[in-house]
Amino acid sequence: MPGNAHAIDARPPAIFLMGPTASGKTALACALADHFPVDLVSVDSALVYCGLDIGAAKPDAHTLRNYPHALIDIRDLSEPYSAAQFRDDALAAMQAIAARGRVPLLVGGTGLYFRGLEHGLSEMPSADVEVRERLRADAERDGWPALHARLAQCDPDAAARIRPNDAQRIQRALEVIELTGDTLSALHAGTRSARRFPYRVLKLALIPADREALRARIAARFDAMLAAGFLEEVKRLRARGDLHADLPAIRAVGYRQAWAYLDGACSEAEFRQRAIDATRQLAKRQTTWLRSELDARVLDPDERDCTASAAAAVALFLGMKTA
RNA sequence: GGCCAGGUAGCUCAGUUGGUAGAGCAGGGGACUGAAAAUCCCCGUGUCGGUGGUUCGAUUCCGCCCCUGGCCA
Repeated sequence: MPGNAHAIDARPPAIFLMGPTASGKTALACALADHFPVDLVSVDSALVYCGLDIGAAKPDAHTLRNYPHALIDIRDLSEPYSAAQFRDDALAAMQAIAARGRVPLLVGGTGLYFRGLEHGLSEMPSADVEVRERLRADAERDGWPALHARLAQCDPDAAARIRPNDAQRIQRALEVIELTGDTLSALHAGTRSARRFPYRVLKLALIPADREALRARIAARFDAMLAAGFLEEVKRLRARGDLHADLPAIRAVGYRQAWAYLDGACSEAEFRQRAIDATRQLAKRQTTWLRSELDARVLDPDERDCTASAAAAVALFLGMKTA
């Protein structure tokens, strides 16, 4: 190795604690907060919504009081949020934390948010309700494969990457062309917003080795949510009158299934099973993101010394004695 | 006890006019740039209930047995 491999990295430290749902992220984050000068930032596309509580496994009020998390309850359910918005918010929160001499600890399970934060996002327009509505109407008439064919005309590279049935991405690619006159591929090829992430990062990935145990935990946790009044929570949201099943917030795991059940789409037993299945599938997709984080320190939450290992890694990273 | 309907993939079922079988769901793997807890892609060997018989060949036809529903006693 050349000598400069050991050049000092002057960037301030930050910690990423990533893991699938029900892997024990919150408990570990709080345990670390007890021993290190860290302040928490949530990295979770559902916890940003004020009103998604029980079903989203949001830390309870008592926990949030003792361990404040930035970026929880910052949006109304009717307002869409986005990865780009998250990036701006997270960078601001991290800067505020660093400014008071503390270390940001980002904890959550939203893979795209972590990646967008660290590696940046290309310069692109945000969502446009009118354009999306028009594209959706076209698709209803002609089918998404027809729009995919249209995309192939203007942006062959994007069309090659995106499947003919991937409505969401086809819509986005066509939207970008309409709004900018430029293709998604061209914009992606341009500079990402972050040339270099302004923090040196310790990544901790909580990955349960025993999938069965995680699956059991998810089922037990869902039953606990039901006992804690999850359905009443959803009924209150429905009573607002301005929310509907297509909103990003209402599509969240558990809420989507509860909404359908309260619409009379299935029995309560089916609702329970579908919600649990959807949560397990979410955990699987979250784990897929983590496996590609090759520079992460992998921890198994079911191992006895998990918390101690995490603490040791953090102590080393921060140049402190183990607490 | 009698009659009827079923027993096929973890679950619900389809199918083979006799040439050892396939969907949905579940499950596994993957992708992922302003909806991401979203959206999408790939992956199907299982004594076709058991046992005899007919047949070159039975999961498929026939007999008996076992099991599960339903009806009648």
